[in-house]
Amino acid sequence: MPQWLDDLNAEQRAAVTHGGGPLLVVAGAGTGKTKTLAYRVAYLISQGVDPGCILLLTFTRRAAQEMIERASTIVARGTSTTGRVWGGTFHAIAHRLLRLYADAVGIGREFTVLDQGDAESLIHLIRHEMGLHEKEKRFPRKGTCLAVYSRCVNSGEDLKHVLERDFPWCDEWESELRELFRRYVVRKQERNVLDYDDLLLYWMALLDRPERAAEIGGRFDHILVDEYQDTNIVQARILRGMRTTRQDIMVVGDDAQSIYRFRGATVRNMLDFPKQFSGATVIKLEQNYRSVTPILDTANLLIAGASERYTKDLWSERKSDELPRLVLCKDPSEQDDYVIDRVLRHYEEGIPLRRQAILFRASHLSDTLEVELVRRNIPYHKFGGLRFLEAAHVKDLLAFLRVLENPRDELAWFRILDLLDGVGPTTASRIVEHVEQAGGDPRAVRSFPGPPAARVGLADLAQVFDDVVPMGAKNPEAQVERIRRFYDPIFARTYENPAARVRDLISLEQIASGYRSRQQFLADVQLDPPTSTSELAASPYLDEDWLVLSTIHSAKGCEWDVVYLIHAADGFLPSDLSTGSQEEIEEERRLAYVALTRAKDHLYVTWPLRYYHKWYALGDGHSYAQLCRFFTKDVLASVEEVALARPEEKDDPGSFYDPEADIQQRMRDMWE
DNA sequence: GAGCTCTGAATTTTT
DNA sequence: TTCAGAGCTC
Repeated sequence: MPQWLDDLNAEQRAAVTHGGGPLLVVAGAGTGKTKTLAYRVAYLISQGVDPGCILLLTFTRRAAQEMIERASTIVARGTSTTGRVWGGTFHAIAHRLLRLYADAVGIGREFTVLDQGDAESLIHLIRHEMGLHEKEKRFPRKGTCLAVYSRCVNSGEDLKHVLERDFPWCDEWESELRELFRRYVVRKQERNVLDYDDLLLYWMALLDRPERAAEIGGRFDHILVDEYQDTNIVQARILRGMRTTRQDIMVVGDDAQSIYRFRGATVRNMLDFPKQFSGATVIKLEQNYRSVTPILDTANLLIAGASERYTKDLWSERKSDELPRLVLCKDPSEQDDYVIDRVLRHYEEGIPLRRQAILFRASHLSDTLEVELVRRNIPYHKFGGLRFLEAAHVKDLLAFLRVLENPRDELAWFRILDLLDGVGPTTASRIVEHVEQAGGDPRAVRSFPGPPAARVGLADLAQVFDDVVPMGAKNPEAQVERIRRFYDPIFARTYENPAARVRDLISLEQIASGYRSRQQFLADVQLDPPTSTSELAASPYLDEDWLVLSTIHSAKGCEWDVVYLIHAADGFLPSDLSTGSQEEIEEERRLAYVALTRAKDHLYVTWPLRYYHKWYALGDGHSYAQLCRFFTKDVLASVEEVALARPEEKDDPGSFYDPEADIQQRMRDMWE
């Protein structure tokens, strides 16, 4: 037995050295889940398993890379063979396999991927073609349509059922939606494009035939899956399909941290694992190495209120006298001041900014805070919310590469052609058709008999293709460079502040320089985009250290010395949009739990009493909030309450005002 | 048919 | 505030 196994506790070691057959590891927050997976990889390799026959499925590419790197330092054999491990997200692995097996499912090898925005645009296009936008009653918006579609395919449920339960306001459009989705699927096939869901669906379809399932599954001796509580039915079926000949599969998850129901994730996958893989061993990890006891107590109390619970409470040996603080602020601006003040104090005490994180439910909830951070010249990095890939200029640039890769990708074409003067939707459609008839060579735009106003633009565009097409599928950096020479001037007059955005283009070119294959570059950028760097309010001296701002979703799997959960007011956490059903509320509770359990040493939960409304002002333009409902009496008993604002300051009950809560607060205040 | 301007509506989480 | 869509003008 390798000596490094001594680094593990008994349960972790049992998981790492598990002999064969299916294994479910129920791992609470901070119990060394990542460590266990990394050691498992290292252990398998040390036992002679070929690294190229290990499949490690994680939630982000970064998570996979970190585990593999960690494994490689453990094995430390001089030669790093761990790089051959197949690691990545379900989507990225699906992409890789589909490049190999595209023929088997009838898709062209040069397929391109539609991100969510593209998928919505395609829905929008078809919706127009069907005349649905002309109906007297408003048809669901494109984003809603795609959400319904995605929900259906990811849950394997019928449209009717999904509409009734999750989208009741769209119920009356069932037949139109069905037709829309039918055309959407046909259109994607005609255009040789796959959306995110298709990557999983085609992977699943690939495993339909037993002999193919045996071959593809047979590539991997061992399959390891992280964050199993956030997988959906399709992903579970894929795993079963991948394990028809061997049963070596290890899944790790925590049902208390399932927060992706909106994407079809279901904890049933975890609960049913022993049924789906007979003879499964179950190991529980319950010792938390991350948080100090008071933080864990509060988190345990909060999750104890859940209506359904499967794992036991976590325990920790890390003592502390400091209770988590629940801070009532007068308004969001006081909340910002308080949080920044604390951040700086901890910084003075020696905790770097990057060991501190500010968490929130929705991306926009950090807006005012960001303004304040910029004003005070405090560097930060924001995770979640609007990302790199969603920025219009980034998508523009990628559209060129997509067209080169797959000339049938009409959405990419429309994006490019829309940039040209004198070209609108109609001309764009004709150009796409023209190129297709000319055999799909993008250079054919030159011979398109366009309107005079579009001549110059089209000629310049043709010149780009003349230069880039001969480069083939290699050297994406040079291709990006050539495209930028064409695109930069257009970009400069299209966008308000090109200076802020040009950094994105530069970093895109830099990222491209790390790739030899255009296809791989596109796939990585599209399936696991880097977080935006443009929000970085960097000062040259503090560049290596920055404060972390993150949505709770994006904070999954991370930990910090100090965590600030802001806007812990009902309506924001839980979000008003997610309180329709008990299941949704329960997921919001788990979200709160995830936020609290990110903290190692210090935890602050803040909420503003008063919110100002910038538009469609209610009454005098502000309203009063209530504390997040998950902080019940029991939970409050475990924290230190700090009131910067006094409830007496309320001068107007406002629309969110709850008289009962106010009276309780006053009763407590009488004795302070 | 392109492109501008005005109006009205809505506003989570992400691969 | 921002975005999508309708309607108007060149």
